Amino acid sequence: MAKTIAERADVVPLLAEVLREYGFEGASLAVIGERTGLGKGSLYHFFPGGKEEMAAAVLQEIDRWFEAEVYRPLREATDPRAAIDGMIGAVDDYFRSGRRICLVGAFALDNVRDRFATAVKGYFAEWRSALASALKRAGCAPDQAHSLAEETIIAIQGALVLSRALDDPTVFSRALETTQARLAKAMA
Amino acid sequence: MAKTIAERADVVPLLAEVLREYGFEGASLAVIGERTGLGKGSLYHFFPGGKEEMAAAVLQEIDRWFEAEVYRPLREATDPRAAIDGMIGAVDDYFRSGRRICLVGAFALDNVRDRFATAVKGYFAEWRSALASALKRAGCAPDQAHSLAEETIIAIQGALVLSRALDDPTVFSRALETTQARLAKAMA
DNA sequence: GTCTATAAAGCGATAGAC
DNA sequence: GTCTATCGCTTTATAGAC
Repeated sequence: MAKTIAERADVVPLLAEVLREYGFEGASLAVIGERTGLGKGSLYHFFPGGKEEMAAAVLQEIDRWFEAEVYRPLREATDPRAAIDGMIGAVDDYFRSGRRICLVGAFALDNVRDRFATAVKGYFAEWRSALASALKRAGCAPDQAHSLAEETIIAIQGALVLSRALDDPTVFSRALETTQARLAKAMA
Repeated sequence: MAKTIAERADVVPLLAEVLREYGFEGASLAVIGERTGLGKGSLYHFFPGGKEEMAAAVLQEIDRWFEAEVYRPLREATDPRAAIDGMIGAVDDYFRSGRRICLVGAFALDNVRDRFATAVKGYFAEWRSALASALKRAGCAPDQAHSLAEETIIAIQGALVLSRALDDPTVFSRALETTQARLAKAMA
């Protein structure tokens, strides 16, 4: 039903991109209006809580996407090795091979972390737990699975930081390859 | 000569802490004045360029510290293995075992990255290069030294992100141990 | 549902007294 | 060198016309 030009769900991905580029404080309503093509009136109609609600909606959408595309496959796939390979591919696509930052990671280092602490914590905790689950089913010892899952997420986040700091996406690609090799070796 | 209460050099560490806690945009002059105990007049006397100059001074001080305590020892130490162990200890102290974030890494993910691109890039490029130099002198093949240095910095930065996201400093401590073990193994 | 106009507060930065 | 007062601008958020 296209009774209106824009729907809230259409706006959220645009908001996500603006937040990634400008950060929470840098993304002013002026910039948001420009990039979404919506006036302040429309924005507050969709998000009565203002910027805070916009960011919360973005975090929820990110969580929904990772749950469907990454966490659930890791937890439930009959072939955990394939699920882990799938995760690497999904991560490579999602972060545009290092050209796109992780909004949740950026929030974690920002002073807005406290405001979105639950969402930030949940994102990483679920990821680590789902990856550890897949590793265990692939034959890893529980201890090793947990520490390897943690190490993997650390490598991805660190690679996003360093890629962007050096303005060199090959850093991310290399890190993802190294990580994949380490996971494969642990499942051998 | 204590002819004045405050000197510019005394203010910079306070500024660094405020920037780490609030981020560049979040650290308003009101907050900075509160935390340094200086009025706007004094701040602009020391830093005529305003917030931008304050942040630049902080980045320069960080670079100076890492150059003296981390990069130079890595490059010049007669015992590269000891220098690498020293780096791990210095990093653990500097980042307060995961309770303190890396301002340069936070800047890299922030939209202020472009404004301080040279300093941000230099910080990580020098670190990687110095660590690779030490690894080579410790017996690593040049290729392996470079990729291992990169991997190490990625692990440190990623661990800072994840530690803060999960509000769990033990993540950082574990990552530092894992990294140290990997470095030791490569030099064996 | 979308817009413009506007309010109220906070921002970085400056001026000038001391 | 440090302060207070203030400027001019931008911010988030609201109100109300359409």
